[in-house]
Amino acid sequence: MGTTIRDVAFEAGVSTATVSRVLAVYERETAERARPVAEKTRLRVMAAIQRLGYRVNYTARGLKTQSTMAVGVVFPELANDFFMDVAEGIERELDSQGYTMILASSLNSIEEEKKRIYMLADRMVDGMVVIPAGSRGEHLQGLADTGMPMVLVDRLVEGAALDAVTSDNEDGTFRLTRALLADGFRRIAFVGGEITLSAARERLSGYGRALAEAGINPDPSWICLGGMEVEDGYKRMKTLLKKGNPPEAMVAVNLMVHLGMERCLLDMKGNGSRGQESRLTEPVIAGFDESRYTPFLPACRYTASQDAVGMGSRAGRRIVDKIRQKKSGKEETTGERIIRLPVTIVNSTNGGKHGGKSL
Amino acid sequence: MGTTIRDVAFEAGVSTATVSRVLAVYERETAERARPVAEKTRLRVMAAIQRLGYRVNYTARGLKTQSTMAVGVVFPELANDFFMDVAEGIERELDSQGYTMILASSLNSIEEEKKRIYMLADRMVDGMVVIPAGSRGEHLQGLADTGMPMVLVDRLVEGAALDAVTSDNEDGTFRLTRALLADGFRRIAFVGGEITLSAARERLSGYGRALAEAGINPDPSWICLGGMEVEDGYKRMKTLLKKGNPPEAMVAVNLMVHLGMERCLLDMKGNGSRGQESRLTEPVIAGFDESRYTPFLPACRYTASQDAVGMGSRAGRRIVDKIRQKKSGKEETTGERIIRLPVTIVNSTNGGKHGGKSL
DNA sequence: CTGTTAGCGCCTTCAG
DNA sequence: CTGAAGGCGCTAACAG
Repeated sequence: MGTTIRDVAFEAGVSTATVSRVLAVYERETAERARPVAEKTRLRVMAAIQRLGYRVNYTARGLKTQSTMAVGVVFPELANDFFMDVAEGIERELDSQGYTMILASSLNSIEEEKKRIYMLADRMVDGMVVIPAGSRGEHLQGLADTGMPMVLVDRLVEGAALDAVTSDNEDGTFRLTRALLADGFRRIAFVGGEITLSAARERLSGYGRALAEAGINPDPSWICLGGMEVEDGYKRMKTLLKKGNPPEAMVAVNLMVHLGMERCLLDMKGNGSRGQESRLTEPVIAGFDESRYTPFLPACRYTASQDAVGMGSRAGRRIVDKIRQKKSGKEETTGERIIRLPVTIVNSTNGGKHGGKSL
Repeated sequence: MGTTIRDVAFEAGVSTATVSRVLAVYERETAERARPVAEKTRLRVMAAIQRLGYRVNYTARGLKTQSTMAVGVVFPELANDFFMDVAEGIERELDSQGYTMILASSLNSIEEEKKRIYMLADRMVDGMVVIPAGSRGEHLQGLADTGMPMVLVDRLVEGAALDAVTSDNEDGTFRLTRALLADGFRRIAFVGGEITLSAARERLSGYGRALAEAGINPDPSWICLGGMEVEDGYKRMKTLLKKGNPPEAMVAVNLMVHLGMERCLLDMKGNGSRGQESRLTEPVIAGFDESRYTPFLPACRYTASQDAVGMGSRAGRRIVDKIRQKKSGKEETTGERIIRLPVTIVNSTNGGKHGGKSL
């Protein structure tokens, strides 16, 4: 294969051990415990490395050091704006710390998720960041129990006490709903949400609290649970509009559901004539998640913007910390630690992160 | 660490070599050359593996076999619908073949791209799939020359003769423009496009050919090159609208630019009153790329839909083929092979892939 | 059919 | 400050 440390040693007229030491000086992680090397030999070795174009073999190093400087990241799906913003945040953070991200998708299946985390463990990743596919986390906890550093993002799970970074979901829908109330709406529905997912539950709860605070007792039919995808939003919206006295406003559990709802509205007012106003009273939507597309969603009035990239870098920093702690032998802090990042409510009539103003 | 092959060997009362052979039977890649093992011992070993919860260590195996069963994927950015659809396609294909995807972002920088491909090489990935960040590919070719299997996606580059899978870009804008012509538009602009990127060049070319066919000589100011991002579309559109006699229709080089253009239109007609028609003659847009958001873009009339997931799985299959060929010693076919997938023109007035009809 | 024996490329005591 | 030697976990001849 490529040139090895032996080639370099030969070229520089030293032993492989010396080359290894020279290398150690250049790694942030090992620089402190690096043994001294005479400046003269160091230079000689460096020159040889240059000349031969030597590059370390991480596989070999990993086998020896039991550390691959890679962290596994498992997300429910890739084609999702929110997840990918999180991924960007993670990758940048990891990269700046000398770690590599290995990204895998669990295809929204808890079974696949299990396979993926084990597969990553087989590849000896030093740690793992996961957005759980479901609500149960025994398999995650199980792997963590073997000593694998792990941090969750976005969703919390039952059956596991793991570190996590997520948003203040409850507060998000609380403020979203309150904004709608302030605008004079009274008949406000909540659409979408897999009630097994913690984030969805929290969002429903915030909605409920805002209504309670306003002394409004929501009609049970206003709460249209089920699903986190585009089709789910579409279906729920359709059902809502068929009602005799439909809600005037609604809170969407996430961007996908929100999209489906808007799609439904579009179809309702006769396809093709998108510019033309219909006779129907147009409901107003306040949705979780903000993206560059929200300014184009006609019914959208408010969005709760999560700092996805920020969540990612937070998670990245956290996992690297845990890995370092583990390496340095400290058995680390006690129990789980959950970081909740605040969300920003955006009046998207004026744009949003991509052009609007915050409240 | 975890249990090793030695533990299993001891537990089953056999040698490590035998365990290794039993393992080989279960890998698709090695099953054929796997040496026979007596059914009785095989069962005994399997039982031991179960009992101990043994899992192979890919790092160790990789060091020995010079193959990690991982392929590196380098994309210009992660938070991009088109790229992520491609990634999904790649991952599924790789996974079904027993390979793991390692995804990295080049942050739209050719320098970063270079770092990333070498870093992946250091990790001994068996092959690489990249969407180039720029127009030059010496560094890619350089790595390929060392024997690293490589396939490009979406964009071709100068300075390299590599396999690639891309779309029929020229045909896409050709048909897009022709559809606009058929609708009676004559003053048609082309917006966006980093002329250094092959895909952008090809798209411009298709536009030109359609106009030529119709005997139209485009005003030079209709061709607004520069940039592939949202802001670029915004700026170009603004400039266009300021002209005395602006075009009635435009072709957008990609979804990002398209978005920026729509954004600009939105801002033009006085913010806040999105439902209300303006006095201004509304231009019509035909854009490359289709997504679940295009139905919401008011000016969008046609889109050229690329089969992003399909491109991904094609690329995945291709890279696995190349890897296998390399492993089996065959020095492979001659020169570069470029696969061009057809695009579908969608009348997005009626929805698109996410609800519309193809032409 | 199975065991023994060498390493893959690197790091790391332990001597010098 | 540097070299020699052993081994991380696994596979692949080569014997038996």
